[in-house]
Amino acid sequence: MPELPEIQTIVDDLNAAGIVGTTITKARVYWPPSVANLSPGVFCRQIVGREISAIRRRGKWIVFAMVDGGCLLVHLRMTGRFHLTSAHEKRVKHQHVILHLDNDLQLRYQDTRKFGRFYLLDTAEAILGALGPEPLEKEFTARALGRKLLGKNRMLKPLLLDQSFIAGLGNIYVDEALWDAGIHPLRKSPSLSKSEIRSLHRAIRKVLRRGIENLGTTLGSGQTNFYSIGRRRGRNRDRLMVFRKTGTPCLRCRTPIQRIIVGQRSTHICPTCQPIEVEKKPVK
DNA sequence: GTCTATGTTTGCGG
DNA sequence: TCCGCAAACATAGA
Repeated sequence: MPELPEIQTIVDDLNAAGIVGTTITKARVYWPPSVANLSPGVFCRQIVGREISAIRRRGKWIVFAMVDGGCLLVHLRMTGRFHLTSAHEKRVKHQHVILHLDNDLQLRYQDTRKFGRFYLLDTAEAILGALGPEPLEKEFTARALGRKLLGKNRMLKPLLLDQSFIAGLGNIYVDEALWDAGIHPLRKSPSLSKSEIRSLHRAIRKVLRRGIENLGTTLGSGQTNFYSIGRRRGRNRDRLMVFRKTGTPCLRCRTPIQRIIVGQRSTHICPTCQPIEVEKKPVK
């Protein structure tokens, strides 16, 4: 569910909520597997008394940096969410971790499908160091992307979903970026021309920036949809061009959008704008 | 009620 | 190295 723009929205909202500078006074874990690297008891004992110094994003990870140098890493996977509540609100369904803060608020982790994970660590390096580049940073140039594409021989879609290749893209924004660039998801990574690489680079940054501007993509209205802090919905669904738009006319050429399966993932394309075969020049 | 699909990631086997 | 498959789990929609 949440990809780079959704995680960025949550991090921005957490920062705006003023929880940086607060200290954790108590912690409770109601679904032990939510904490991946420690038992609930050890996790609670180790996190109590620690002050949050910063909240940031790396790929799809939320990083709570602590004043003492350690950090709490959280990955929301499919359906993880954070809420800030007052101290006495009743715990609702699927709230698996509650952190009590010294400003009388509680940071509550809710996760319907229970795939999300917390890691309380001395250093984030082991996890964050395995991630590929941040697509919105200035070091991520078209040239750098091109070099990486040449170093692999893989289908584009699964490669762009690979967090060690590039960090933060998921199913929605990969489909959107490939449509924007006019490139078929089954194309092999080293087959792209210079201009296709430039288009893809531009498209990735464009769809991610637009997602952030619109506060993320909320597709439907159920338990399993993206909401930021305070149950706020993102409005980027209105800006999607292909994702879950099967059968609707392509906004560029009116060809109906198709849904195919690529690397076991549902994938949405315009078969006209994203040809699988590069047009052969007639030999004269 | 039953069946299928699902936005993420990991690990296994070919 | 790369790919397909299964699993973690609950819900939505047909």
